[in-house]
Amino acid sequence: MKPFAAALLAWFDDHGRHDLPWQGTQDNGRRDAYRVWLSEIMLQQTQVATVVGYFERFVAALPGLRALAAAPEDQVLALWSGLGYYRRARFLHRAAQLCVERHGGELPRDFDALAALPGIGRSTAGAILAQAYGLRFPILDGNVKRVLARYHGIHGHPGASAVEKQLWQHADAHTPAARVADYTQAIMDLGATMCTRTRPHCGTCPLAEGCVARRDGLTAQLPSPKPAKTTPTRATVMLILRDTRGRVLLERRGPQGVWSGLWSLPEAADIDAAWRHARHHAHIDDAAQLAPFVHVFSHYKLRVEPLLFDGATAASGIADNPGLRWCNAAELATLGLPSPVRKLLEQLEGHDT
DNA sequence: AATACGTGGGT
DNA sequence: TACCCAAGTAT
Repeated sequence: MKPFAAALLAWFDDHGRHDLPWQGTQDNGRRDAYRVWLSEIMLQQTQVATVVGYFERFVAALPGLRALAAAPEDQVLALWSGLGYYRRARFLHRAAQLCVERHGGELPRDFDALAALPGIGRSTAGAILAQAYGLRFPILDGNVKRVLARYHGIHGHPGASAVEKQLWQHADAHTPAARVADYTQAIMDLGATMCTRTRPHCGTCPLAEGCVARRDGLTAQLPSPKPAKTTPTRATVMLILRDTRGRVLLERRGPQGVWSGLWSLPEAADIDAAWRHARHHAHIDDAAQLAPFVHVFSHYKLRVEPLLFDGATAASGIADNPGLRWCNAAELATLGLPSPVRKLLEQLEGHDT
């Protein structure tokens, strides 16, 4: 075996992570493809510590691919609620249904068929094939990019296509045919626990000997940072329409844009529009302005002004509109809600009534 | 190629 | 505080 992989695997045996909830093996010694797949999707742009709890709840509720395929979308989004990048959940759900239709209810073992499923790109397809089926495919996630950019002394931000192309070539060259599942986990573990973004542990790194960044004192400069961009701020008014039984009116968001498919509060462009909306739909004319807050997305900030309308009576049109529903506290748990909306409603629940 | 897409934690 | 960015993919 090539020295890079051999050193990494030797390190992994003693110092890698072997107890992650998606690492359990089946009777045949392989990792369950459904669990590997689910974990890989949840872990996209998301750290292990955040994912573990979501993963446990998800597999407890939907233990296999067919159960996922048959589940209502609201349940899938409820299980994803708070994890972010909700398109992942919708793609996951649709991919499960496609597997039932096209692949006998299993994930395909073929790279092209796998990568053709929604939400599965080159790296995720490689990770699934390597970890679940032991096939030799490289991965290139954020950890591997950091390790390889440092090891080979590659400048330029790893998202740039020319840089990424180089990194893929190195990733492929290092990937061994034997123990590819362990190797895949090993290089991610190294990136996550040793070759960390700040203050890497070069003194005990198994790859330190051949590492260009270590040799040249460039570990703080590599990988090159992404060019910074200023994010715009938008503003919205969120209407909390609450009826006499304490239920809150929720509105299902459309298929496009942020929080797509989630249940959220009705919104208005400004306070005046919010008033018109409340009077028309809920027959109320008394409101309380709650504390405004700013929610930060990856690409913009959203200033939210919550407006609480109490004592609403459901007006005609709301009851038979499938995109609107009155929810009590228990029902909120069964739906996917944006994180700040869930927090807002929980605060409300805790402070009065 | 550049942008949309969440959220929480680290510094 | 404000910024960076973490097991990326789709368009």
